[in-house]
Amino acid sequence: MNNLKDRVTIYEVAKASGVSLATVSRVINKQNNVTPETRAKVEATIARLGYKPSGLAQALATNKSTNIGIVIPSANYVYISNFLNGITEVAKEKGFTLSLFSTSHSRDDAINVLEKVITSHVDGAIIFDDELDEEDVAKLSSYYVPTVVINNKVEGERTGCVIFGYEHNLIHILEQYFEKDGSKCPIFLHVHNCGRLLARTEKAFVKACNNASKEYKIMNVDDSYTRSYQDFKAYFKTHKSGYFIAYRDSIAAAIVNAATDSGLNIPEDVEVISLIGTKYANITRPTLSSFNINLQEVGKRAMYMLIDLSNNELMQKTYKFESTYVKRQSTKE
Amino acid sequence: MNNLKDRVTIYEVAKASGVSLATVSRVINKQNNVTPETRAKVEATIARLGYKPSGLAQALATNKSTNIGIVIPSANYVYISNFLNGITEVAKEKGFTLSLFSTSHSRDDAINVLEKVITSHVDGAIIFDDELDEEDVAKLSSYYVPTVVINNKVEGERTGCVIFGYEHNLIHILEQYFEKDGSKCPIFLHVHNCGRLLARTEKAFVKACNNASKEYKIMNVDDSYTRSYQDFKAYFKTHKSGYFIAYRDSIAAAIVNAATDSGLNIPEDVEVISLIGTKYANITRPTLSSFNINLQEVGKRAMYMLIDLSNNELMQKTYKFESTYVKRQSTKE
DNA sequence: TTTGATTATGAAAAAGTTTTCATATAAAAT
DNA sequence: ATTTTATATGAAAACTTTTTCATAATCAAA
Repeated sequence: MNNLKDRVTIYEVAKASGVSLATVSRVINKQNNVTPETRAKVEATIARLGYKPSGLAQALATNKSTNIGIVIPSANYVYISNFLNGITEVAKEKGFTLSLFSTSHSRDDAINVLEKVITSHVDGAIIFDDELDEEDVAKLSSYYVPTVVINNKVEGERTGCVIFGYEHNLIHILEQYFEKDGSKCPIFLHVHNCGRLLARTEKAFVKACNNASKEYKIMNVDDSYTRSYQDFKAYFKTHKSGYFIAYRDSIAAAIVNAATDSGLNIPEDVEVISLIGTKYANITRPTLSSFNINLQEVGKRAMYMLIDLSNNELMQKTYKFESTYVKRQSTKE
Repeated sequence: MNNLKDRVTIYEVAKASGVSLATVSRVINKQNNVTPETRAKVEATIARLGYKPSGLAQALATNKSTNIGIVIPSANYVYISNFLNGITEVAKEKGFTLSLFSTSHSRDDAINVLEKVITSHVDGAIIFDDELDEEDVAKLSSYYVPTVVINNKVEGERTGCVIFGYEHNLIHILEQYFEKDGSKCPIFLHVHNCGRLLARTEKAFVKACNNASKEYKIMNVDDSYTRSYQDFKAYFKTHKSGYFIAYRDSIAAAIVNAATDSGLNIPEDVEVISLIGTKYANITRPTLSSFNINLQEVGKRAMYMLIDLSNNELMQKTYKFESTYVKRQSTKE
């Protein structure tokens, strides 16, 4: 693990160029007050010796790491990938480096990760993880690390958040469904431990059904395509219809495939909506009606907010992304 | 950007505990030679002041950052997500932090990223990016950063690699196809700029066809589902069959959907194999026969190799992951 | 009780930068 | 020619740790 050994340092550059540390530092950082000749001379030795400044030492000396910590449950979700993609894009644009922390959906891990974020000396953090709550974020903030939180309304010093608008739209869609048809039982698919967003949406679902005095069902499903497919194959032996609200495309896909394979028609017998639509909503047959949020944009926004926050220039401390409903083939409307 | 301001340092802990820096350092690092009383006293002040050591300063002092740089083209691919997932898993297990660098498929960016990796003071790097070649890796290595490269055979100091075995299996599958049926024209879908793996596989494809004296086609396709779907809808107006080798599930899905929507039967008229099978191969209808490599395992293996490399204990410098062929509904065999 | 070995502690140097302040040089103004 | 101003440079402190070496304190052995 001794990768730094023998690294060429600013001392050697200074010595080899016959100038002082300060001068070398000035040319590295493209500052004024160094004659073209000196600059050229130093740059030549830098090139000759292959000198690269130590980011560590720079960060220590300047109190700035240009490094941002990203906390996610796992890289292994399409929407997290999109989110990361947005983040990397502006990170590159603005010259930040990213430190990736994953919590593996465990509260203990999440707390550990927070410690790591603090010791990591990041200039800021973006948290997209349901294990962490407002109090945890406050702790991070108490260590002077500006933080933006995704999918959780937080307030406080050095803190911003972006939240998702699903409830309103879901209620609207359900109202519309109840009004125009409403013949099938609305069924919300509850995935164990799937976090705040699903919980909030579930509440909205219940509310909409209650408002319309409609019977509804909450069904527990496994968060995997294969398992859900099997479960729904079994389910459709005895049930011949349903208006399903599914968390992810993969679950929605399990339903449409199981329904089709059970000889049911979509959307006549079975309707399905995926809450978190990704590009795969287009690939299944029939295609999946879904709520969409552009997670890449969310990532970009989060970065911009964080940068503003760091500069004490964040005006709007909470930013809401409304989901859009895309009707495809798995619903009538 | 001044998050470090007012951070409590080891000085303050030492002063408040009435001991020296060295002693505080010893208790932080759980070393011996400090009496239980002193240790308790120091730990108490650490807790009271909320002191967290600066990872930056530690890294500078010890020459170890416990930080590993990950270079990828973009987070936005399923197989990269899986790969990242494997990496984060062992990173957590072994106490490493990850720095994520994405090259956006650009050679210029990739070179920049390499510079950043060098200045970032990582303890090692894992490169999964086709823009970078052996020479670039050698440069990284010349800065004493141990590196493992994915999907490219490299040799040299402080370097390991894991490579993918597709060619052999593809050739085998094609031989089998030619022997048993071979009625449809084999068509390889070439995606512009899609890197080494595709290029190698294409060569293998051509070789297999030539060996069997079979006519074949190379077709250019767009690397997006929607675009490819349209293109294949058009294609199937005039062509009524084909034995397709597609790079990704999304392209394979575009073919099966377009074929189905054009009234063609799968696998009777059209057969499709996806080279990089993901969980989505199961979701399309018909399901996609595919070559699979467990990218999560690749990520884990890469990390283990890197750790061994850092400790000068890497015995096997190149590690090969053979793909497995999973026959599903989009092919006869 | 003295010697020797062991353990606990601290002072100071080191890691690789930036930055402040002072000084030396050059250029401009009188 | 002299003073003022601006520019270029360097010495040294700072950033926060770890680590080496020396010293002080404790304990066991003689």
